[in-house]
Amino acid sequence: MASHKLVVMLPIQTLRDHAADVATALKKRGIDAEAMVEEILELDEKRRSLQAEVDATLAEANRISKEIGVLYKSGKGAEANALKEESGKLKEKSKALGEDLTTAAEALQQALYQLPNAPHPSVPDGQDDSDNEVVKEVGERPDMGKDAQPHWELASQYDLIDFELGVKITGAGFPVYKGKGARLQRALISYFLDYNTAAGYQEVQVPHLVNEASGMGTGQLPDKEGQMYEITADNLYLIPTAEVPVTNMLRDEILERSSFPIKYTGYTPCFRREAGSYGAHVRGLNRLHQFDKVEIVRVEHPANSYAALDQMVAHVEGLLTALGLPYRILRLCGGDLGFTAALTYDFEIWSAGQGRWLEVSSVSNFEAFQANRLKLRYRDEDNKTQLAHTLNGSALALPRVLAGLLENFQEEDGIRIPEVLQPYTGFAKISQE
RNA sequence: AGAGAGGUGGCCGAGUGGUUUAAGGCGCACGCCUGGAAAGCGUGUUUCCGCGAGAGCGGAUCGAGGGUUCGAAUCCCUUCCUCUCUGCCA
Repeated sequence: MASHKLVVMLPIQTLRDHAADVATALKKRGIDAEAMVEEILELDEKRRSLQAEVDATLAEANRISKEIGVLYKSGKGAEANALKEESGKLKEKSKALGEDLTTAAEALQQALYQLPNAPHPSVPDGQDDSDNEVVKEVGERPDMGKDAQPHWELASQYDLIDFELGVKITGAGFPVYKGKGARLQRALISYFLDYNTAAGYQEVQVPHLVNEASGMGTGQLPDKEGQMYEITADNLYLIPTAEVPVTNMLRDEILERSSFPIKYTGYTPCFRREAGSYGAHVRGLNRLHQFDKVEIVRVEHPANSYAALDQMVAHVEGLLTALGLPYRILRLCGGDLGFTAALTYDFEIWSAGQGRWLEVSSVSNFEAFQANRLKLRYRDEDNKTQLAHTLNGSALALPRVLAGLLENFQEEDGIRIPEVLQPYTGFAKISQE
């Protein structure tokens, strides 16, 4: 009752030490951060002074209790009873103070929950995705003229994916992959995992259902509850990304410095309700309720997390280059940046059949934001516990890569398979049987 | 799903109302000893919060939450989880 563990977004210590910097950084998100930060610091101050009062009261009560024990043992019952009265008063006082403390701590917690991660200095200003900064564009966009088909036409023509069948079995957004379509998808998963493990990421297979604590840990709960499928009978959630189970492997852990860097890769299906998103841009594989993804996750010493982010960006570039897909990298602007991220790079591939870019990967540094919720720490040089930094990225999300392959490599007589995939597919071309 | 057992520090494991300030062991760290090591001896070793420049002091913490009591790891209630047996099953 006397000490309140804060489950917060940004670590409170960061706010105490760098209030002005945090407020300035948060302006990029278009929120009035100065007032919020100021309110938080006031609430923090209030909580701390109440904490000190409660502690002092309890210390006195503890002292008296011990004295009573001693008095009873030496048969001085009368004196003991007198002290009991005093102790009763202290108990009342500490109870009242404790309630105030709980109120103050909860108010602080609520305020902290509203506060998103502070954007990295390199995050550009901006309102929405139209303000994202194009960092680079690589590869030639194939010019196919009017003959270019969107992937859903190709998928139907070559009998690779059956969207209607998925509707029958489950509903919209749950496609059935068939024949070479299924094989191509499996080939991509295997290729991605091999590529990732070759770069030192340890392959893991994790549960596809997670409990509430895990959802809280990586930040999907409580804010984005409506985006996850929930198994109410067992109070579990279907994962929206492997990030949740993989990062939560290290929840409540205190790492030794020698354990860095920690690098995991895992393939999982991902389930997203995508409530409220319908329209032309969700056609075919563009947006699904269930899709496959291979994820990379890193846990780093804070001093190394941005170097790690750069490595992850280069890693994903390597995958797209090997596949021969034209891509571009975006640095997300303040308005488009996710709640938990400090810096995010999105990867988009060119979709020749639709004439637009499709996001296939998102690589982020969350700094200490997730670690703070996860209680994921390490011991520093002075043996003190510090929050680690967490990062993750898609390497890669399957459906849009599949769409890109079909659309960009469509030819007169079929669809050409990139060389790196051929050992996995067992065929070099998808053509009319 | 039914029946039973159990959740204690980094790990193992004592502990059914007051020197438990959580015994003891293992591990780890440092020191003594040694030519060096092992053994031995000594000291330290949960985490979180508050105060403090620091040493340190105080509070909380025995799965979680409530209750009884001057005082709870220990008693009561609720809840979560794990294990064993039975049942079911890839």
